[in-house]
Amino acid sequence: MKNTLENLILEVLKKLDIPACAGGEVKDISLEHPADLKMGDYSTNVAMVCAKKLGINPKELAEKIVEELNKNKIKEINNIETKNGFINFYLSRNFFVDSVKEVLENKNFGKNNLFNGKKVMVEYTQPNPFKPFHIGHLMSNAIGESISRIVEFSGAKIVRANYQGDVGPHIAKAIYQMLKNENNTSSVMVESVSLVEKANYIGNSYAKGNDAYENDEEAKKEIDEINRKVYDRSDKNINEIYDWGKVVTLEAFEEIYKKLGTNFNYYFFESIVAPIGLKIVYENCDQDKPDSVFEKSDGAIVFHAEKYNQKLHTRVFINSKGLPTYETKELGLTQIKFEKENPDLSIVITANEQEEYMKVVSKALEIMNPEIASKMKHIVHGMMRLSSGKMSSRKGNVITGESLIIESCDKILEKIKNRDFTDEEKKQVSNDVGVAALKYSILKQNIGGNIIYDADKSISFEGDSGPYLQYSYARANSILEKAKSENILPSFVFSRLDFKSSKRSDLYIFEIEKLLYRFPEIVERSAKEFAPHYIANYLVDIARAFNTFYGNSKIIDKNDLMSSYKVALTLAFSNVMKNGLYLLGIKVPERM
RNA sequence: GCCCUUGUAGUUCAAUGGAUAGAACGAAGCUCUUCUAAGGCUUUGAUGUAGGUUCGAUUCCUACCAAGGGCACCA
Repeated sequence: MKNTLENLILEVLKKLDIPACAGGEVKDISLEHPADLKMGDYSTNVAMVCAKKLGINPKELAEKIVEELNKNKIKEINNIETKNGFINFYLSRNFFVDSVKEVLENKNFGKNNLFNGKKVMVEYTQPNPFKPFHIGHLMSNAIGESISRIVEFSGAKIVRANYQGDVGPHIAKAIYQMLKNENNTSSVMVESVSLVEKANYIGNSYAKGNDAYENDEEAKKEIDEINRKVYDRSDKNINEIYDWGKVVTLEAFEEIYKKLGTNFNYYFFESIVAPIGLKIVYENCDQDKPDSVFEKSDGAIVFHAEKYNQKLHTRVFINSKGLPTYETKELGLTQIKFEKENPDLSIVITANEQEEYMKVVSKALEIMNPEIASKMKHIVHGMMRLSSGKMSSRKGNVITGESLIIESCDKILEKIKNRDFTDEEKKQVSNDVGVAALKYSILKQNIGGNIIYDADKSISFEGDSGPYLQYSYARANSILEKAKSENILPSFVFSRLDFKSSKRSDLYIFEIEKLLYRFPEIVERSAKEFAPHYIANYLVDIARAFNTFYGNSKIIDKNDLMSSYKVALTLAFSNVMKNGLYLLGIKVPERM
C-alpha cells in the first residue's frame, strides 16, 4: 500500500513538472502513519519539502497535488485532503476488510524478508558456573530470546549460543569457601539434596569467597593458588568439587532456561576458548615488527587501541602471569563461532558495562581479520536496578534472577487459586504469566537504558504489563469458543456495509482494523533496529483497542448481522496477539 | 581529567526532524442480573539549563548541569 501511494505521488509530481522532487533525490520526503488516527491512515510532507525547494507557498502546492491525486483515485483510497501542508490519505472500508481477511488467511502474516537467506548467531544470557543466575542474566536472556525470534521471523536462520566462564577467579572463590566448610559441602554432595539447594549452596559459597578475597589477605593467596590448580587440574580434591559443581550449576541453569523458553544450540566455555585466544594474541605479538598488533608492557601483553582511535584505551590481553583475560577469550570465542557456523551476522548481547571493552576487542579484531569484524554486532542493554534500597549484597540477601521468577509466579498462583483449574493447569498458567510479567517489564522499554525494577509494581499486573496482554488474548479466546458453540462463524459478508464513522461502536472497530494491518511494519522495524520494545508497545495499543471494543459492545449476538464480522475481527486480533507475544518470548495461555 | 550512555507528567516508560508530546501506575469519580472487573469510561499533569541549525527540534550540533558505566593485568 505504501509503495502504491508513493508511486501515485511521484506521478503527480512529474505531471506538475516539479523535477527537483519527482526524481526522488530529496531524502526528506516521507510517507508515514500519522500519530493521530484523525489525520488519516497515511500522511506525507511532500508539499512542504518541495515548496521549500521551489520557494512557493506549501499550502497552495499541497492543494494542487491533492487536486491531481483526486483525478485518478484508486479504490483503496476513500479520501485525500490537506491540512497544515500535510497531505493525508484516508483508506476505504474495502482496504481494511481485505487486510483483516489477510490476517486470517495468510499464515505468515507479520513476517518480512529482511534477513532472508542469512544465518545469524545470537549469543546471550552468559551465566557463569558456580555463580548465581542473577538479574542481569535474566535481562540478557529475555532480550536475546526476543531478538532471536524477531530476526528469525524476518527470514534468518538463527543459531542460539551461550558463553560461560568455567575457569577463572570466581570458581576459585566458590571452591575456597566450599573447602573451608568441608562438612557442609560433603553433606550437600549427595543424591537426596535437591538441585535448587545444591545450586544455592554453591552460589552462597561464591558470595562468601568473594568477600574473603577482598577483605582477607591470607584468603586471597589461597584463592589464587586454587585458581592455578583449577587451570592445571593438579589437585584431586579440588577436581572433585569442581566437576561436581560445574554439572550442578549447569543443570540448574537448564531448569531456568526451560521456564524461560530458551533452547541453545551451542554452549561455549572459557576453558575451550582461552587457548585459542592465547594463540591468536601470541601470533600477533612481535616486538621487532613496527606493525605488531599486541605489545609487551610491564610483563603483560596489551593492545594500544588509542593508536587507532583516540577515543579508545589500552587493555591487557594476557596478564603478567601468562593467563588470558576476558579480551583474549573473546577473540578465541569469535574465531570458534566462525569456524563452526560461519554466520553472516554474529550478535553478542551483554550489559552496557562491557561496551567499552568490546570496542577495544573489536578494534583489535578489525586489524587482524576485518571480514569477521564487520560481521560482529554488540548489542548492549542497561542494568536492572531495584527501586527500593532493600537489596544488599553485603547482607547476603541478594535477589537472584531465579528468586524473581519464583516470586512472580507465586503471586500469580495466589491470584488464580480460586479458579476452576486443575493443579497442573494452575502450575502451568502461573509459570507462563509470572515469566511474562518479568519479560514484559524488561522488553517494554528501549533496551539501552537502565531498568528500575519495582517489585511491588511488577506484582500488580494492571495496565501496561505482560499479564494484561495475555489476559486480553484469553478473553478473545473465550469469545471465540463461545462463538463456535453458538455456531457463529467468522465471516466478511456484512463487513463492508452499514458502518458509520459517527457511530461510536463502529469507531472501536475501525481502531482495531487500523492497528491490525500495521503489524508487519512494526515487526520489520523491530528487526531492523533490533528493538523488541516497538512490538511490546504495539501490542499494548492493540490490546487496549480490543478491550475497549470488548467492553463497549456485544460481540456474540444472534440478532446482530454484524456479529460474524466481529468474530472475524476477534480472531484476527487473537492471531496477531499470539504472534506478537511469541516474538517477545512470551507464552499465551488459552485460559487464565 | 578523558571516553561512552541517559535526562520527558508525582513515579515508570513511549514518540522513523512533523500536526494538539502518547501510555501505564498513583490520585478523584463512574461501571459487573450481559461474552473472564487482571477489564472499560471520565478528570488530573511533563520535554534538565543556555545557545545554534531548520519552514518545523523531545529528536541533530555546541556548552553547561545532573545520573549511570568505563578508563592495565576481574568478567
